[in-house]
Amino acid sequence: MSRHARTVVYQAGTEVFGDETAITGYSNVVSGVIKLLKVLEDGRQQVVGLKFAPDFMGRLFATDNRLSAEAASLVRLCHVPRAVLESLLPQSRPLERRLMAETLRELDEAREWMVTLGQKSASERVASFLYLIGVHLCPQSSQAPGTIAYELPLTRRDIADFLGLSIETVSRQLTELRRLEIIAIRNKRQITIPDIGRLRGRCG
Amino acid sequence: MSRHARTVVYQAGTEVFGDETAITGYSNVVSGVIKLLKVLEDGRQQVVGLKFAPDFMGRLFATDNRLSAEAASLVRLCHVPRAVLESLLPQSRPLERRLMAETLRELDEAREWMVTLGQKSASERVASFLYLIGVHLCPQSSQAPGTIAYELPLTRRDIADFLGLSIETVSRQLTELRRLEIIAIRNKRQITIPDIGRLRGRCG
DNA sequence: CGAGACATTGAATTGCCTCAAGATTAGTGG
DNA sequence: CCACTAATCTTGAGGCAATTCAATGTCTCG
Repeated sequence: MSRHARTVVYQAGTEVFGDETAITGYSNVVSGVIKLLKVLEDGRQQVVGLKFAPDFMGRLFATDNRLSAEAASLVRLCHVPRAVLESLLPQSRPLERRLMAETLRELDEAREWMVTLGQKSASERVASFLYLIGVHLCPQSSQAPGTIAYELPLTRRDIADFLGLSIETVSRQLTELRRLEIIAIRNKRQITIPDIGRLRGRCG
Repeated sequence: MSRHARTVVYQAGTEVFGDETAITGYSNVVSGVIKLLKVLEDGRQQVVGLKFAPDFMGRLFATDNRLSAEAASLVRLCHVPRAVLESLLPQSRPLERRLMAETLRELDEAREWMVTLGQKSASERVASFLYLIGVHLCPQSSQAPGTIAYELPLTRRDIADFLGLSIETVSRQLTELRRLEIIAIRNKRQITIPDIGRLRGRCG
């Protein structure tokens, strides 16, 4: 498989693939963050998922994409053409299992986020978002309960579209979390979380 | 496989399986509607999916459920013990594919609903819900644009928990749709939709 | 017929949004 | 190095959609 794999780079803000376009292949995220989004006819848009390294992107047995994908930050992908992966599939049970496991994980994440969108307040949503990013960008945070820090891979607009809130509400909630010293922010994007447990406690 | 399958019946409101319990097997919905739900510690709950006949329920390679399931109406299930299906899997490529396809469909539905929860107004959500139920309970509605009618399988509370709204808001929006003669309601549960296209137009 | 669950309606409140004005940051060219 | 601009973000004021609280209405079933 690796013989046919190619590394592809996307600048922040560029489209990786469009809704209802043909599926060209399958990719692994090597670095950076990709947002998956769905848009309504009138322009409202919802970020329905985020992809971090080393997530897998693709869709077996389908020919068309059901959503669009955009690089949130600078992204490097390892891309395999559709035909290659599909020709390998019949021979490789483990590969098929890995794809199934990845899909189930995506489903879990989507449903988890449905709870956030349907039930949580603005402040709980923003806390849940910061926690989610922390878990993905600082995997060690799950065990060691110390300080973590990261650079936000999303703009305020992206965050708002992910959380189903307005930009202004996101900004106000971030300010409030900073006032409470649950987070610190430098240069809009640099987030420090001194106590991940305290943040977790505000996720609802 | 059919040798080991058993039909199981659940009364409306009873639990089919609980969150974080062991997976006992796999089932097909024969009739009725099942709601999948996630609850927060403080009791808020979100319906994260609905299962109609002939949907499949189960989770490969996992030992525990990640959510709970409850019969919304009287439900009949065709249940296969875990060990049976998993022993059949290595022999049956088509079965494995069917499970993968079902999981991908669930993922699509979840993401579609994220858009509803994140972006739509109360009136659009209620319209989207009535449309969704119509499509599932009256499959012919997709082609023929005539009148459709069905019995709502969910209580107002269930609907509210699915839509991320309060019961009262759901009720008010139903009343408004009735006033506009987009739907008719008899006995709280009997819904008639004279023109599914008009309803579709209010889904956002 | 009466009790209890479920649903509707109304009135008041509130959380988030919209609109509008500044502040901050990054990038550009003199 | 320092304006200058454009983009992004923050903050404030006011409005509105959805919630909460409370009361009334409707259906089901003993």
